[in-house]
Amino acid sequence: MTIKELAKIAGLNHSTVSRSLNDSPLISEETKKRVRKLAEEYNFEPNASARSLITKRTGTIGIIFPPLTDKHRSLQYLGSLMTSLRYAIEEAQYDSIITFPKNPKTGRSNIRKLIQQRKVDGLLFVIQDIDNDDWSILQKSQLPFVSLHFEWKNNFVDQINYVYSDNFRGGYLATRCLLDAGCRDILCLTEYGGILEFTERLKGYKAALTEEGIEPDEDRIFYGQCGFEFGYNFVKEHQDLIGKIDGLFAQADMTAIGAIEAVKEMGLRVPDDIAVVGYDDIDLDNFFKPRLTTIHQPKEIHTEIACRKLIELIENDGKAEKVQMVIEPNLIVRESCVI
Amino acid sequence: MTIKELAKIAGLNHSTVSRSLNDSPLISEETKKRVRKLAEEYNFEPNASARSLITKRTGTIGIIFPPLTDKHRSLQYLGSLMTSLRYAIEEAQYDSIITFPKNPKTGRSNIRKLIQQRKVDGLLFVIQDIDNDDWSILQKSQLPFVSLHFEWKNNFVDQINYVYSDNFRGGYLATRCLLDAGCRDILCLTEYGGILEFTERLKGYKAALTEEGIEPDEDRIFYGQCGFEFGYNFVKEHQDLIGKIDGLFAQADMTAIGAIEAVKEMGLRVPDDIAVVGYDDIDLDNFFKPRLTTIHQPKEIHTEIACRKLIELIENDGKAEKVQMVIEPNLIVRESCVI
DNA sequence: ACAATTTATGCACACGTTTGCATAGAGAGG
DNA sequence: CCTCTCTATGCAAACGTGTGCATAAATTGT
Repeated sequence: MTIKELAKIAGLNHSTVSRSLNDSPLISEETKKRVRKLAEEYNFEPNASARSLITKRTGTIGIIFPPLTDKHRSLQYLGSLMTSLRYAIEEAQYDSIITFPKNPKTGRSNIRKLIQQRKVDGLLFVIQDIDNDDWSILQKSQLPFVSLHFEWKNNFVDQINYVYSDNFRGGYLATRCLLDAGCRDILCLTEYGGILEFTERLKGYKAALTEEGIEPDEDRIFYGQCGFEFGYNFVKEHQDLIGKIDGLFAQADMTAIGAIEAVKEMGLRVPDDIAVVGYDDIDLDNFFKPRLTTIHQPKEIHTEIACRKLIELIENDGKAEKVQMVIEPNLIVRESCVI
Repeated sequence: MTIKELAKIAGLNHSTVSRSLNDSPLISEETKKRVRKLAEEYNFEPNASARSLITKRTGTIGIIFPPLTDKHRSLQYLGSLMTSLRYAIEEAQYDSIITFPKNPKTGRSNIRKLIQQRKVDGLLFVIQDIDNDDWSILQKSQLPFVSLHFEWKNNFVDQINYVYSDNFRGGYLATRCLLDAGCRDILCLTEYGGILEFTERLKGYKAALTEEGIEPDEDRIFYGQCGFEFGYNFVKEHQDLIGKIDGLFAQADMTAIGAIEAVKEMGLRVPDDIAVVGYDDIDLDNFFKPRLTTIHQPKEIHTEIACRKLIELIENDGKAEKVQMVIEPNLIVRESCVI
């Protein structure tokens, strides 16, 4: 069913039908009502391709989202982030086209396709960073976009819209909590790969120690892939070390939980022998014993702000105040580290 | 940059350029090469809307996917299912448009919009079931679609394509394992709401008991929301009962892990005092102590088959043999229940 | 050298919308 | 009664592709 067919049924020109359905003030209320009724009756819906060809709007938003795997530390966090993202976009009556940063077949960046072929109205990035090629495509396209969750460090970062949480502050708060609980020898489990998210937390960790007059010690920092496995195996393989320290900052809750599990198996007590603080505030923290003290990032707020801004940009032809927001995370004190 | 502009630069008619880029045999290799080079140089990419208007293909696949929340038992499972789904679709050079079953704003079904407005080439359902309205839309549209993961029970189920795993069999295998380990009084923790996925597992549980000559007892079946919390709290609140039984079948790994945690706190041993079997085979099973015996559903195979079939249907105009596959899950024996 | 065939390109229309402009009809003011 | 304004509708072009058909150019066969 096309608009022309519907027009024939209504005995009207298709342009009149088009205007009626788009509630143009040019059309009399009477015919509008009649047309709407017929459209309903015949189940007419306008073809999005044809419409976007002329309006220059597709009503779609491209989301660049990394693969989520069970092994990775961030499944819980990123999974619910994706859900709230989709919610916010559907709420605003847009459709989401989701792609990986790179096409698994061609290995090439997907954003060029999204912009030039699909003509998405805007982009939401939930990735570590983008390279210069992608940046130049973005810039040429003049398309509105927002980077969500990850902090980018490149030479154009001051020109873009972003919302992420303050990982330095989070690392600081976590370590501060351990210090306040009386710990003096604090281990840090972090992720390798130079990911800004983690290196910032590490800086916060060091800053808190320095503030307390404790010299940060590289031998107290360990790198791995931040899942349960890393925390568990690490403790198992470093039992001597674990016996000596009194605090542990794991930069992901699953790592913290893995570590605690192994510590318990060693016969040590948490938090009495070793206090532990994690990062992410996943649901499991509330139930796993001892309940995990952690850093909470208000992700619903992140996505809410990012989506609102993106849609404002889209609907004002790119004219809107920039959003460059670094959101303060907060410490949630439970049982694994009590001040 | 449009194809006409590129044609002007090349000194050719736009139709020649179009054919060149689509590798038509009508065009000489020489001009093809020249056109491709220019397209590369000027960064030309064809407008998907315009193309689909004429070809009747949008190159998009609609995915109907439920919200994922941290609280829900299926985050681990469905999160990685979504990832492998996206992989398979991008591999086949399609784009994914992902929506919830119902629009959170309008409350109306999204599939009509996907079909009639977006003109997706096919649909992938990862939802419990669809209602009659949606079914009638689907049927009228003649659009190819596959239902993945969830078993549907409605009066048209024999006409559709589906791939899901045999939950009856999984429930049977899990219970069989407990029986073989010597258990005689086996508790079952399942999900409320009449979700087929769980009721089938429950049937399998009962069938295994009956086979062994044990009368299934409704007082041994408990309903809740299958996350860590349910398992943990259940055990805490039913300590007398837990003292009496010798086996536990939790229909989700997180529930099993929660239950084990509480059982350990009671001072009982797993599997010596109570053997436990879960469902899903999430990564954590390998590390949480005791390592969890569980049921594995080969989800990569599910998605692979479903996507392949959908794309075959799309590319053969709906003409392809139906796929109606119920995949056998398998038991993975670890430490929490040993035969 | 000429007709027949093959090869390569151009022309024009189609897809289903939206929208600027023209126009017919109704009503108002003189 | 005539002109002017206003309202409601129709007409036609446009968006950027793909494709059937016509045709010009090149090649082949005699």
